[in-house]
Amino acid sequence: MMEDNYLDGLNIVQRQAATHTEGPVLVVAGPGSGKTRVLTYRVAHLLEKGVKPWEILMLTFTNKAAKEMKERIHKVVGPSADKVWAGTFHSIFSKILRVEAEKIGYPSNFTVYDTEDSKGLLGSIIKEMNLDKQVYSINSVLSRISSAKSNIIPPTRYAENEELLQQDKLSKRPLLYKIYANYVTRCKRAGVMDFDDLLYRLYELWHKNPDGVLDKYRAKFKYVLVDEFQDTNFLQYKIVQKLVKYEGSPCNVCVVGDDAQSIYAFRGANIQNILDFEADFKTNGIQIFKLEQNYRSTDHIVQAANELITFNMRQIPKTIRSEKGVGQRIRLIKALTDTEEGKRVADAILEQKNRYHLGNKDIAILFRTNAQSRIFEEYLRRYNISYKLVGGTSFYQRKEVKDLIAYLRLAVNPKDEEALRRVINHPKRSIGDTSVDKIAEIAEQQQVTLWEALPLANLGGKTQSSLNDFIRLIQSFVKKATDTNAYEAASFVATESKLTSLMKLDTTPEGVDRLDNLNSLLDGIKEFVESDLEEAIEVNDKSLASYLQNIALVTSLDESKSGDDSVTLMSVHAAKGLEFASVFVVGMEEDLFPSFMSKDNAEGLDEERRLFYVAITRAEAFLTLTYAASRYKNGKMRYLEASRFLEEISAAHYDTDLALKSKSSEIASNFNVATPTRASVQGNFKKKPTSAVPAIDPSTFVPSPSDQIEVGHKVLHLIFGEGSVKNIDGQRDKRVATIVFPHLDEPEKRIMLKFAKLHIVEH
DNA sequence: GTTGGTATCTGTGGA
DNA sequence: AGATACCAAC
Repeated sequence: MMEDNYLDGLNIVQRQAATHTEGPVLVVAGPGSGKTRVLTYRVAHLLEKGVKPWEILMLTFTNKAAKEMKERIHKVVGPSADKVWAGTFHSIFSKILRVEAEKIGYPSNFTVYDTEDSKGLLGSIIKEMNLDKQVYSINSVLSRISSAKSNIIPPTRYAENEELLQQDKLSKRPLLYKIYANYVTRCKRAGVMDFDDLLYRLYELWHKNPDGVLDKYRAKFKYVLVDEFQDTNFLQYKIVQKLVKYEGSPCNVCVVGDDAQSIYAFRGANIQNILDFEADFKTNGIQIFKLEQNYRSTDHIVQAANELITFNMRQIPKTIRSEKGVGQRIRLIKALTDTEEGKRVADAILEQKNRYHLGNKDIAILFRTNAQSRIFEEYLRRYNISYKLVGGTSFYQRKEVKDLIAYLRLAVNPKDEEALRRVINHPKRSIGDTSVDKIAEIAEQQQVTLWEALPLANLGGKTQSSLNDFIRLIQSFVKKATDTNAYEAASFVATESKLTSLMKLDTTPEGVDRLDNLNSLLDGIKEFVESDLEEAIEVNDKSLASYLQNIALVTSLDESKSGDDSVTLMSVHAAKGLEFASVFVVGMEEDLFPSFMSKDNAEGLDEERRLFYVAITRAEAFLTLTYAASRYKNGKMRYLEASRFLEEISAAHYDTDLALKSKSSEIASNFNVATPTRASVQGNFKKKPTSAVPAIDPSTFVPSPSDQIEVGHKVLHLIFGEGSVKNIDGQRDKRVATIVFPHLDEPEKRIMLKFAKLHIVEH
């Protein structure tokens, strides 16, 4: 065997986690602890043991992660790696549903709605129900529906659930349950699944188990692995459970996650899953492995992250240790404006490149919101530093691309209402809103789709003949899509829809760009048709339907090409799982990071803190945090305070020049400044900010030695004010105190005594 | 129905 | 700042 060979690179715990293949396994893996290695070698080990690749199911959160994992397994075991079922929850389930959809009343060529489509449909429904769109805002309705699906509550049960109905009444949206029911009916009638449906309908399929379909998949997937388990929602967890937990099951399921890196609660992810997993599989002999050794970052970074996360309430206790020595301290840059922030970051990048011989690809700029990228792009361009922007608007989300795709979607499934609405009057053919409204009304009366209502419409005159032309046009597309391959069909659609000729009329630079994009889309389809790279788990189907399925779940993250030497610009969310020698986390300001949206509740704030934790733990050697005192927002200059998170890392980890001399007073004073603007803008529904505690003058504050602090002491904290020590756990310099600050919204804080600045008021 | 103008509002993350 | 909403004139 070559086992010793490929397992050599693992430490003891990693090796145990990788080779303990039978029965349920939970791997709690801190940042940089070799989680991906463990998963890779675990799969390699299974294959070495003779498990067939198609018996292994590995679920990840991004296509990128899945692809990377496959490539790494390939390196160890060769081409059999390609036949492992590895992909995102959404893409794997979508593949299964293509095969099984008819068992639950969907066509096998169902359309996938993206968020924009879902919002469009909800907009129509709200309008048709004559509801106030201010009150029934699409975003809140959609998130409500999404969360119902993620918690496996179908419309019928929603309508009977007193608690949910009460919540909707309180938020002045008592009819939400009806919108939900309508939305689900309309999706199903149109042969459409939204992102949540890809999970929900698979659950439904397995739950109803027609023709023993569940047993088929239980028998097929003998080993199940889930990456980033902390980001799964209830529904995803239940699906995994359906697959592996049943009478007589070997429960060969391995989940890997880090509660401290859970950053998708906004999408319904539930950290509780990771805690429940342990309880749920206790009787099946669950094994838990904790990877606490950090191989990525130097000690100041690791310790700063450790300190930061103790400010959160719930967590699995673990101590991450660095392997790489003390390293550099964190550098803090305060700029006066957002523009200056951009310049100083570009300056610092130049300096680091010269001083430490870093390549562009070793450097990343991470921000909380994608909108922040522009200034950095400008300065990097000006300094001639090559960069790549990851995320943002995907190619497939550009207007002109979506337009053609809408026609293609119609060609495959003319019942697709959102696609129909998008193109029925584009290019202009005099079928305007009033006509569409009339057709929609007929559709509603007859309980049919828009497409089926088209021939029933009686619009008269020019509009009617133009409508008839449109119907014939789409029918010809449908025929083409069934008769020919994706490329032939798409070329036909592009010309016959007149989209190309319309675009050729626009000779502005932007117009030329748009035409280019359209042609790249067609090139992409051609490539799809001509590619022989038959992926193991895919049928070699070159139809338009197959192409659309392929691109439905492609995100902007998947499009960035690697290999070139560029500075990476991306959101913190997008950076999860990645690492860079030097990381700049920019925009460290209150209301930006933490985001103002998340500040009114403790969970939201904790999630932002975990997000910041993810951000700083991306750095291997150099970490720079920047903030600006003012920046433009909605066309207006706004003044900002430094982020509270900066204070939650002790001064010991900041660069001495900047930190010890000026930092503590500078940041602390930023904290306690009154902010009348924020209070008055948001005062009507936000609680008072937690930072509104009695101000303490940092220059006269004298911390007591940490080893003198004991349970029962009354202490003074620079930021939190007065509190009493409730409990202390850990030994010596790892002691963590639970301190109650009664005047705070979240009175209980866990503070690492080694770094805390606490003054004993009373023994 | 279309076009082109002005007023108004919005305010994260991403499969 | 940028998108969307709304309105008046063709």
